[in-house]
Amino acid sequence: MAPKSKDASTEERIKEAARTVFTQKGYSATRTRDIAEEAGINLALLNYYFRSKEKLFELVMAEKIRELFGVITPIINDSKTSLEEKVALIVEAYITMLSQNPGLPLFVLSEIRNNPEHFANNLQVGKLLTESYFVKQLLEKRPDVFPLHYIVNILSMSIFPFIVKPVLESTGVINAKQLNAFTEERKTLIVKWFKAMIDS
Amino acid sequence: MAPKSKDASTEERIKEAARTVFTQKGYSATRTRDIAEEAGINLALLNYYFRSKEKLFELVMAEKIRELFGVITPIINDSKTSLEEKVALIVEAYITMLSQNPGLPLFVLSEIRNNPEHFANNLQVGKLLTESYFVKQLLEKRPDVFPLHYIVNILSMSIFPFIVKPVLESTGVINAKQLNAFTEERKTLIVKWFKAMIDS
DNA sequence: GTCTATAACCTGATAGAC
DNA sequence: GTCTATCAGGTTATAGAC
Repeated sequence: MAPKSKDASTEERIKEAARTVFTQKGYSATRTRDIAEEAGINLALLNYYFRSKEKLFELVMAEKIRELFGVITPIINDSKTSLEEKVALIVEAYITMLSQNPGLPLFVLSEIRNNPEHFANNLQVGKLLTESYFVKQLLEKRPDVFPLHYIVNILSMSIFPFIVKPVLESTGVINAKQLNAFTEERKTLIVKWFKAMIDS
Repeated sequence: MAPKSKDASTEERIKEAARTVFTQKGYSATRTRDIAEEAGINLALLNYYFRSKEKLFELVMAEKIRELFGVITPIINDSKTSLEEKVALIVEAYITMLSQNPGLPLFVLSEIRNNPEHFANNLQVGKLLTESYFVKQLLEKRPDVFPLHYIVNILSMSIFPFIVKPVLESTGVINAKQLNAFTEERKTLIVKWFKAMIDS
């Protein structure tokens, strides 16, 4: 990702720290001093490299949006895979990715809520949800059901456990390790459930 | 809710404004000036009635947590309703309530993420997810599946559309009115899907 | 109870030495 | 490139007049 020298350059250290802190606390609750401390550098260096808190945030945010929505993009418009194959691929991709980055959905969704207009340019995501090959296949199978229902179901069943992770953990229902096993198990279950759903 | 005089007292006006602004922007992004303006009162009155921003927030937050989790409490431990009846009641209750308060889940979940330890006392919620009558019924029907899977499915399919509402709207996939019809339609669909799931 | 004015503090950003 | 010191602006909270 960094075509720089050998190890983590100062610039990359700051960016990485920003990823961590922003994702954990959100834009407003994050102080530039938090990022500087996390990166182990001086506060002034943040502005030297990135000009402002907002500029650094936008960099991280754009990256996180690509991470979150980029997962389905290549899968959903593939004309060579079947409906069920797509579902299996989407579920596998999301759960694997979110296991490494559990805070991602809550972060992105919160920030979009706080600043919807700033995100409005990304209407390419909308097209995927209304005009993709996946939608066409859903309609062929079930012309009587609005396809967004199934898309929401697949995404919700895959992503929701990570969104409520803080609740599950702080209430002692499940710990981080158990949650990992739990979501791993869901990879096959959701595909099975989807089949049952779409045939019902 | 307010056993006060006739109309909205100043105290209640401030609390109501706090509900609105905190829910919309979260704790950190909210300035006490925003609340004062929304309430149409002077900034100093906020501190006169509630001492501090944090104190006011805790009041609102406790209320919102009760709103969000209180929905299932009476349903989930009722020994007189069947499994499927419970599912129908949960879905109905959540979708109806969230249609009136769409920002609630994202708000509560974000704030819990930002401050998990502060929320740790609410482990009563955990008991509902692991020891309720509902869990017992799920286990009777499907002893081979970890019951939390089904609970997550029902909650996710009901709540997730409201969590991604800002995305659906800002990408032009669906507008507020359409989302309402969409979630309304899901009330019966989710129950149907649940039956298919648990029998598969 | 409600307001104005201001204190006390915090945060983002920069100047300037090294 | 990196640091220390500090400024400028904004935010919470309070003092004190009415």
